[in-house]
Amino acid sequence: MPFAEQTAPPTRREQILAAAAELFARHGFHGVGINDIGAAVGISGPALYRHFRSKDAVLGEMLTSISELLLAGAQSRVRDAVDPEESIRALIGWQVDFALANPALITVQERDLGNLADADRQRVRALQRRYVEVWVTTIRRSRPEVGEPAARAAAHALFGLINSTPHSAHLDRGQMTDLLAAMAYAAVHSLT
Amino acid sequence: MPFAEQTAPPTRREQILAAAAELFARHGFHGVGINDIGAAVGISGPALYRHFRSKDAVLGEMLTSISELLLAGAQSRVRDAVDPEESIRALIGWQVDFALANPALITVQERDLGNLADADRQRVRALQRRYVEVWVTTIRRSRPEVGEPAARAAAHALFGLINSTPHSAHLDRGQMTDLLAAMAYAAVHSLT
DNA sequence: CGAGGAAGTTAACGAACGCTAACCGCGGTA
DNA sequence: TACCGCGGTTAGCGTTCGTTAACTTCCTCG
Repeated sequence: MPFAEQTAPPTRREQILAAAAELFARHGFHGVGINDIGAAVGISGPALYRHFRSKDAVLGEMLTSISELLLAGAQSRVRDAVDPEESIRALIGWQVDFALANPALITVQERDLGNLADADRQRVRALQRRYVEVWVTTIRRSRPEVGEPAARAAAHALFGLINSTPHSAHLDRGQMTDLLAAMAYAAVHSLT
Repeated sequence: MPFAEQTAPPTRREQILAAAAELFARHGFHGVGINDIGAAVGISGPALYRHFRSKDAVLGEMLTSISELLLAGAQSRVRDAVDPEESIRALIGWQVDFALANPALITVQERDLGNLADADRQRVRALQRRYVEVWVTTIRRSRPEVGEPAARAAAHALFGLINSTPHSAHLDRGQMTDLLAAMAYAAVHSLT
């Protein structure tokens, strides 16, 4: 098949990041050793330092890249929407898809943000602030009577709702997508 | 004043549990040392072992007691409700009040469950299962057309929504209570 | 008044962990 | 062919951490 898109095999860095995400999600950053991460990708211990400057750097790259990805996705979806209502639906859909596709990353992001090195934490916090801002302005565009603090609190509540994914795998993915999106959409429309 | 209800001063154990909850919430179980906990209550280091068998025991008692408290509160509120609809409102109110009153405990429970000693983890898991079950049966009583797996997923989503509290302190408590309850209630009613 | 236990202290041990050092095999290129 | 850098290994270092030991202080009760 001449034109088959052959997806490039994952580089070692990517393998390590994926394995570390899974481990961090299960045991927490401080609960996982460098040896555990190495073992999870078939190398052992300090070989990790051929690919990352430190253990903190693994977490740093993990969280910055997902924050950037989330923000970029949100911005592009809002840009493509034709009215505020569709923007909200698009944002919800984006967050739901992302959370269902990357439960480990979602878990780590909200659990181990405090374990980032200072510089990384500032970067991630800034990206997250901008992500929240996209939601807040979108919500307020569609419901101008909602105050900004309320919109911000509502956005966080929606993240909590949608990111609850890792704690429940009882439905298949399609049904879960529909259920979370419907609940989130209804919750937004409850705002006064 | 003869009949003044003098609230008993907190015992050392309680002080330690409260301080540890705050620290665990901020830095994670493994990110907090025995010395940090001691310092937070004005004693230093190993004095902790006069009150707890181990550091794990601190987390264990913390999470079992809140799980029991949550379950008992939910059961009593459902018992006092006259119809399924009111039961749901009561459960939502209970969880919202609890989350707003104990943000640190909420954070620790969903973050450090995996760091419990095996026996404690089993106990806490069992209590949490029963708590979820109260929600699931209540939801299904009020909306019989919702399947059990969907109800379970919805319950987890509602917990995520309501427990988002620690991540946003932008509203005063009364407004936050109303906002979360309204969003949760609307989300439940979106279930098919 | 004297004994004893509850609650605290500091010192020290042993294990685990992050990281570095020193060394090795191998594939590609001058 | 000789070389060199990339990615891996094991050994070991320094630190931190949970826990125990040994000792002190003080309040209470017989």
